[in-house]
Amino acid sequence: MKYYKIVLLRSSAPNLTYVSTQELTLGSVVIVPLKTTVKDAVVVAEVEKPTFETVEVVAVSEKCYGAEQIAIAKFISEYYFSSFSEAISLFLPYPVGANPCVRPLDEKEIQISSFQEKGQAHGSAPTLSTIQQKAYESILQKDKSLLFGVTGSGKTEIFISLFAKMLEEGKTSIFLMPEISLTPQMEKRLKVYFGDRVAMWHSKLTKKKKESILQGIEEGSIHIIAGARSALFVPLSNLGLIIVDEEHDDSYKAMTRPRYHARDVAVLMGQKMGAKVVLASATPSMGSYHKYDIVKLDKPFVETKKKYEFVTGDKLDHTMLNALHAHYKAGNQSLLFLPTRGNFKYLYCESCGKTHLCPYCSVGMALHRKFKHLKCHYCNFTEAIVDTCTQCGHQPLKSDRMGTVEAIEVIEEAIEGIQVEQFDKDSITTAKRLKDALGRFERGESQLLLGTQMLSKGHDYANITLSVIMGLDYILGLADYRARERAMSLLFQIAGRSGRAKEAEVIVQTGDPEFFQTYLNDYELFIKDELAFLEMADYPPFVSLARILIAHKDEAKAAKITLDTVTKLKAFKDVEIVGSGKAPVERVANKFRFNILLRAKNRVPLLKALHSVDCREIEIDMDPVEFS
DNA sequence: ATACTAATATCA
DNA sequence: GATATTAGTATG
Repeated sequence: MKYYKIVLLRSSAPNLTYVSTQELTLGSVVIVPLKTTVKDAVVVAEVEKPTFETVEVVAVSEKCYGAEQIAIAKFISEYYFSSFSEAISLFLPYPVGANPCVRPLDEKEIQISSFQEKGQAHGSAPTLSTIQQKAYESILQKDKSLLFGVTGSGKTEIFISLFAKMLEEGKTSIFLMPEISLTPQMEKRLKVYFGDRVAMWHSKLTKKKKESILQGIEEGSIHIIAGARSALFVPLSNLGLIIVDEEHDDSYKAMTRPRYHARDVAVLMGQKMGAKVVLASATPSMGSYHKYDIVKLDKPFVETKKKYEFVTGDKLDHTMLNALHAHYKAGNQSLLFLPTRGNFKYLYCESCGKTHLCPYCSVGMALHRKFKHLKCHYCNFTEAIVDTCTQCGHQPLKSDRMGTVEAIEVIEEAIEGIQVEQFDKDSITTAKRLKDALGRFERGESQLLLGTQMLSKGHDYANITLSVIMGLDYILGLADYRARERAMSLLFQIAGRSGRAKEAEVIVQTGDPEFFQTYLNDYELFIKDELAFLEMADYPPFVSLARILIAHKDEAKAAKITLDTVTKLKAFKDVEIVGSGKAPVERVANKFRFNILLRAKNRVPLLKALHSVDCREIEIDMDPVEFS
C-alpha cells in the first residue's frame, strides 16, 4: 500500500491524501472519490501512511505531467497566486471531457515509448548578413538573451536560422508572438522555410485541429510551435529554444487567473527545461533590458529615411489632413493612430502638453466629471477640478478626445474619394474581418488604415509613406508608471510600420515634442534615462509591485475586505502600501471594485506577506501591467 | 416558530 | 468545485 498526496483538478479543495494498491508515477492523472462524486487529480508526492482513514484511488489515466511541468505549475501557483489546479490546467491543450480516458488500476502498466525519430531533414536557413550572423552567433553562446533591433533590422531571419539550428540538433522550438491573429505574415514566412514542421497554435483553434497538431508533435513531424501565450504550454519533448518576439508587449500578461506573464514564465521554463530563451524587440521592456544580456542588431535591413513633424492640439488639424490628402493624391497609403478609446479622461495642457499630475504619485489625475472632482488612481488623492496648468499657467485645460469613428467622418468629409479602413477592436472582431480589411488595404482598395493599438502590432506595408500618430499626450498622461515607456514604444512601433518605404513621413501630435525628439533616433538612450527615473522613483524593475483586486456586489463589504487586507499587510514592515481604495473602474458586472497597490524592494517578503492574507475574497496580481 | 437564503466549512 | 452545516433573516 502506497500513500500519495494529490491535487484535485477543477476544484478548489485542498491537497488530500489517497491510498493506492500499486505504485503511481508522480505527475500522473488519477481519478479519486471525493464526497459523493469522483474527480480527476494529479499525483504530486508520495507520503507516509497518515493517521486518518484514506480512500483508494479508483483509476489511472494515460495522462502524466512531467516533473518540469509540475515544477513550473507549482511556481506559477505560488508566484501568481492561483491554485495549483488552475496552474497545471495551463498544460491542458483543451478542456477535458466529462469522462476522461481511463483504465482500471489492476491492469498491468503499459509503457508507451514516446521516442521518435527526429531531425531527419535540415531546415534550409536564410543567408545572414554579417551583422545578422554576428548576432546569431552571439545568441548561440548564451542561455538567454535580449535581441534588440529596430523594425526591419532582420530579426526574423535570425529566428529562422535558430529554428533551423534546432532542427539540425533534433530539438523543438516555441515561438511566441503577442497576437497570433495579427501576424498572418509571420505564418507565411515560417511556412516557406519549415512547411508542416511548424504549426500555429492559439487558444481559439478547434479541438480537432489541436488534436491533429498534438498528434503531429507525438509523431515527431511538428518541431516548431508558433503562437500566442498558450503556445508556451504545448507539450513539446526535447525543447531546445523559446523565442518571445515583441517581448515588451503587455498582452503577454494574462488578465485572468493564473495571471502569469508569458515572457517571464518562458525564461523560467527555459531554465527548467534546459532550453535557450531569446527575447526580441525593437522597443525592449525596461525590465528585460535591465536583466538580460543584450544582443544588438542596430543597422536596419532596409534603411528608411523618416521625416518627423510635430503638431500640437488634440484634433485632426490641417497639417494632418493636408498631409493625408497629399499622400492620397500621390497614390500612396497612410496610417493613422488614435489611442484606445479610454474610459477615462485626463486634464492636459494644450500649450505645453503636460498632464495634470497627482502631487504624490507623478501620475495623471483622472477627471470624474460625474462627481466634479479629480482623482489619482494610485493613492486615491482627490482634489477639485483645476482650470489652469500648474506647469505653464495656460488655461483652460483640455479633456476631450476624439474616437476612431469621428476621425473617419472628418477625413472622409475632407478628402474626397478616400477609402478608410477602421482598424480597432470594435470593427475587427473576427479573423475574417481582419483578413478582409488587410486584403483591401494590400490591394490598394483602401488608402488609409485608421485605428488603435492594433496598428502597432505585426504588419509592415510596402506602400505606407505617411504615419500620423495622434493623442500621444493621452498615453503619456495615463495613470501608469510606465506611461512614458508606453508612449515612446508606441511611437517607435507605429513609425516602424512604414519600414519598407524608402522615404516616409511621420506626424506626431504632442504638446511635448522635446521629450520625443530627444529619443527619436535612439530608443536605447530612452531606456537608459527611463531606467534612471524608475530607479529614483522606486518602480520596477528596481522594486516588485503587486496589486490586489477586491470585487463584491456589496460596496460596504468590498470596502471592509479592502480595509481588513490593508490592516493585515501593515504588519509587514518591508512591504509598502502605495495606495488603496476604489478601483478606477469602480463597478464591473454589478460588482464594486477596490484596489490595493503594494511595493517591496524584494519579491520574497512581498510574496510572504501576500501568502499570509486570506485570498478567498481577493485577487492578487503580481507584476501588474494594468491598474484599472 | 418556521422557511427560506447567505455565508462558511469540509472533503482524504 | 460540490455539498453539508450553520448563521442570518424575512415572514406570517
